[in-house]
Amino acid sequence: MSHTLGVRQAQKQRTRQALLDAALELLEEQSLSSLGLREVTRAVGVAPTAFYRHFPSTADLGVALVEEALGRLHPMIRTTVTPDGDSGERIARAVELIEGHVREYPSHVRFIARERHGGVQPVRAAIQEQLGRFTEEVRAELAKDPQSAGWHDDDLLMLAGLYVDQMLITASQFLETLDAPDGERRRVAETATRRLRLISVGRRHWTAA
Amino acid sequence: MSHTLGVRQAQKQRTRQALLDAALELLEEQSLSSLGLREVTRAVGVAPTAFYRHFPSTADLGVALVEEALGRLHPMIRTTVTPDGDSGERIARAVELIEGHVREYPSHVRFIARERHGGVQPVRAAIQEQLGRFTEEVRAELAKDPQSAGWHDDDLLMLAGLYVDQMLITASQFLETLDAPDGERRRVAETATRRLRLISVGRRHWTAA
DNA sequence: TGTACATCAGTGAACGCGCGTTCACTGATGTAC
DNA sequence: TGTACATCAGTGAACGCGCGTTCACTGATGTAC
Repeated sequence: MSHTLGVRQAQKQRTRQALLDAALELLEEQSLSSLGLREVTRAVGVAPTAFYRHFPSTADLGVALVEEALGRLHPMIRTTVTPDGDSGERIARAVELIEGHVREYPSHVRFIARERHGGVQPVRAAIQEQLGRFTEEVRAELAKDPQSAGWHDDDLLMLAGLYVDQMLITASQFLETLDAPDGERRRVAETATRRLRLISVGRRHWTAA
Repeated sequence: MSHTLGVRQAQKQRTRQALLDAALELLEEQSLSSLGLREVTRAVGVAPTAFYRHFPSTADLGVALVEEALGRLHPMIRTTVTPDGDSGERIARAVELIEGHVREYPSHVRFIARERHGGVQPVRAAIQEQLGRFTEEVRAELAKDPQSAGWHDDDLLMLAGLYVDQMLITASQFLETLDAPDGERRRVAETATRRLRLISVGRRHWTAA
């Protein structure tokens, strides 16, 4: 696989990435449904018409951003739920992992939180699809846990969905503390930890109906 | 208080409400940050300039919509969490109440889900403020429950937040089933019920740290 | 009850502006021989 | 290695259009006497 891209292809990729980066930054302060193609190309420094060489519309760019934001997150999701260490350790690890991810990719997290219920249907669909895959992966990981012995598959899926939703909620709460004093961030981490602990207690005492 | 509005005031109120209604409908398929003032006035059938007699900008109209969507929901929230009947009954009642509300006010629910993380800061702030009040009210209601004996106030607030977030998640899931076959709606109700049941189990076995 | 004046919700023309999209183009890169 | 042609990412002018905002206005409603 030593297939090097030609100069032309490489340059095209670079422009495409510049468009994605510029759009993501502009989306810090507006929704995709109000993002203009000319805004994006202006920010990159190319002609408006260059946009069409990469995306048919801003909606398609949005779908590409979903891929960028969530596509590479699957391995991390697995690790988060993997049944290593005791419950308290796992919870602490998960919360730290979420906090770290929000610190590293705040714009991606904001974009997903914003467009999950946003005004652009194909983007909502793309996000929903990725989150559905996350949920399925978490379910598969939970199934390996000896604690899940005797659980119905429905209940595992319910629990997996609960975890995925909590991850998103926690991420979006961390997002709001990025420009806030450390105390607020610790409070969010603390509350997220307690929520997961309560879910964990419920899980331990769950009895299949 | 038999203070009747003058004809002029009454007419103004009617136009204002027509603007709100038209905006809400337009927001079914786009975000507030892309909603145009002219779109709204066109839908109502008044001149664009009439908009300014009621709102300085679409952002302010958005804040008014938050008030309309969430302001009158406080009594209902209380009822949902009130400790009457056994746990199973309370959960069933809560899920039905949410489903009924989504059926009755789908546009309001969509608006809140969409703009909670949307691109218009004052609207986000207004939603956050209302949800914060909900959480506090749920906490107060939970505190009355004998089951909460010995609970730290922090933990009650954590639990209240968990409930409020679950309500929103469940509402937005019901929203997606409005045009779907009944089976999907029942599946959402079923999963929401199980989630609440798991939280309820966790609550029952919770031990203050 | 009638009159004279004040208020103000809604009007309509006008403005400058940025939008998305089309089109024919250019010139560097790629390819065939 | 060199040449002749094909490809195609990015250009720049042009278009028609709807936008938010301003302004002076109108005429029904409200108020004072």
